[in-house]
Amino acid sequence: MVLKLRKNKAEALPPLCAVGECMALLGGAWTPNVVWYLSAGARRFGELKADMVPVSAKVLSARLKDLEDKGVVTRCVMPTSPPSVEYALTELGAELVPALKAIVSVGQRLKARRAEAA
Amino acid sequence: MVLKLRKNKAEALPPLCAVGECMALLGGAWTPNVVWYLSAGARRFGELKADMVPVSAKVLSARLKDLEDKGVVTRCVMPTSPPSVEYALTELGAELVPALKAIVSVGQRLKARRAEAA
DNA sequence: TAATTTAGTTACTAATAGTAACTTGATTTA
DNA sequence: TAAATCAAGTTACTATTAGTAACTAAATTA
Repeated sequence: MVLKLRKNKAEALPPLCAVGECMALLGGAWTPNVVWYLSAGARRFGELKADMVPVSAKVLSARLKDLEDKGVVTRCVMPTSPPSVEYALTELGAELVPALKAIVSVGQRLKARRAEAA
Repeated sequence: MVLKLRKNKAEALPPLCAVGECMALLGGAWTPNVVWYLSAGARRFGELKADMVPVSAKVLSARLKDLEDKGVVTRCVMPTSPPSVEYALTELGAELVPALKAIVSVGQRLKARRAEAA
């Protein structure tokens, strides 16, 4: 491909409301789950994948890469064998936790309600 | 189209963690924004669209339809001329508001930080 | 030597979102 | 009386994102 005339990217930034500001970090499939599970401490790729059945390796690795790029998580290759990779929240990531707690708390209420209805 | 043999829909429900339970209602582009703006009171289609620049009419109407189906918002055609349509949160919708407040509060901190960095 | 484990990637399809123009039935304006 | 405007969408088309399933690579254990 020959350079490619920039097209519809970042030409006009949308106005930043507070919802959007936070959802820019928390948006995308499985993102809230990743942050939530990491809020309990560092976790390896395979552990996260198991936590989040039925996420696929593809989406999980894409999400972790996005979050790393945005400064929400760190990625650390551990000198084990076979080598394993640990992900953890950064300080920025930790700031998202209160939002996650609120989401989980609402989720628990909904879930309880659904259980009692059944 | 001739009936269409059901394909990859609801064959195996994913395990319901609390994050997923809440995000099932709050997921999808612009959904948190809709709930947030409606948390301040009923609002017409055009008002919401203006609140949420640069959402498109297509996505906004899809989102409102989804939310209505899920029991999060009500849709009420008003006898004005031209007829207008008012959307409002249901009780279920109102239960999502604490999560939105937490999201907005985190968003405001991020926004403030970004402002001071500039 | 073969199977297992960890952490992914790849190719392909399906679903979701974005863009821009169009619709319908009034009503206000020229 | 005709033209422009407004509300609330819809439509056709493209682009981006997510899901599925199979595959890779290096090291280790059986």
